[in-house]
Amino acid sequence: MERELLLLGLLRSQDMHGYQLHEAIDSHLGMGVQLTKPTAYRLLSNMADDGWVNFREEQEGNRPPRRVYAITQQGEVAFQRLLRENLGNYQPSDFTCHIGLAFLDELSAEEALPLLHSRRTGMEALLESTRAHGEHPGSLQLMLERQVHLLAAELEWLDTVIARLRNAQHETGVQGGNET
Amino acid sequence: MERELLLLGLLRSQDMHGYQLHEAIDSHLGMGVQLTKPTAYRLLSNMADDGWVNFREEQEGNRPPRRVYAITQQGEVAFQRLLRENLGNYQPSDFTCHIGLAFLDELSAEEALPLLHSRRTGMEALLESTRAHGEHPGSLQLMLERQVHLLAAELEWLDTVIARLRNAQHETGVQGGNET
DNA sequence: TTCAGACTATTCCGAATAGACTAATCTGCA
DNA sequence: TGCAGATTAGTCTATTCGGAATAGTCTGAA
Repeated sequence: MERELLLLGLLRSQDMHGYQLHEAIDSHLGMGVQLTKPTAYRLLSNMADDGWVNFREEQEGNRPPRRVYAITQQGEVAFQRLLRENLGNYQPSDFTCHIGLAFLDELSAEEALPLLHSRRTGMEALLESTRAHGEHPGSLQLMLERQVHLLAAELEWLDTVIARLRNAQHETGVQGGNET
Repeated sequence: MERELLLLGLLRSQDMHGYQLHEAIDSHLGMGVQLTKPTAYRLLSNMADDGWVNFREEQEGNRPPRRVYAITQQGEVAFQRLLRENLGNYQPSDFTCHIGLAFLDELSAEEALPLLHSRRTGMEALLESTRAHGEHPGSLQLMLERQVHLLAAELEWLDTVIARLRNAQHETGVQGGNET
């Protein structure tokens, strides 16, 4: 329901067609929110079936007519409900994509360290690009702030892991290769 | 490919059948890793097609025969590759499920604060249960540690948001109801 | 002894998904 | 002015996903 909440929230500020909605999400929220075009269109069509939004066909020049969606009173009610639901309970985030960390001890420190450094570089790049994203209207700013805070925390944690690995490597004595 | 990495990683330590694998993931990693039973079975069957695992039919008592999977040499190669790939590049986490925060300013402080407190309670509960999860073999411990670190950071951030809202509420003067 | 409810183990099938595609218009530059 | 490449707008379809169903076994309590 989060994706519906997002679409409704955007439609509250302005009537929009599917492409426009997808663009708005893709450019402002980037890779942080997964909502592909076909999915956006399907959700809009579903919400129209549910009476949460309606649409008018609009034509500009010779271009094919497009469906401009607007939120309905029912949609507004749904938005208010979904917003309260979403804010009120915390969903733990999925860490499937970080599962490699669970097998870190399968690698020697010599192999693990460069990989973790590469990982660190990617995190820093993302942190910078999020910071550089600049001003955003209203609470979108809040989301970016949160992202920056979390990335900084994870970076900090990763540094402790790297430090520990370095120490372990040092204690054992630096052996040129990996012990087979 | 993360789910394949996880299954291969578990099979490296011990031959297992699908149900057992699903159980191991569900109980140890809880809600942090999404891998439903049908998906686990399908991934195993796909990996068998790819030659990453093989299986033997095993029967216990009158129970229907079950497929006990084992990792192959090819699977081990795949595991090593996937592990390095996964550790080396950082995937930004999806924050779709926190999108409500982007519309926080649509609510009055009077309405927002109790919701954020409820959210906070959920986060603290998760933090405690993660901390209480106790000792885990090898680097699984590392994953839990990471989870704790990130939850603590997000809790900290949420507290600043709550504090700001309280201040704003104070500045404006506490009006009993919501201005319509 | 039987029957309800829980557990083991897997599969089916409809729903959701997103990469690739279509098709039209605009843009700029040679 | 012509046309290559980018942009706008939306859809098709093959794949992926997971809730629910299936089918059998165990446990314990009445």
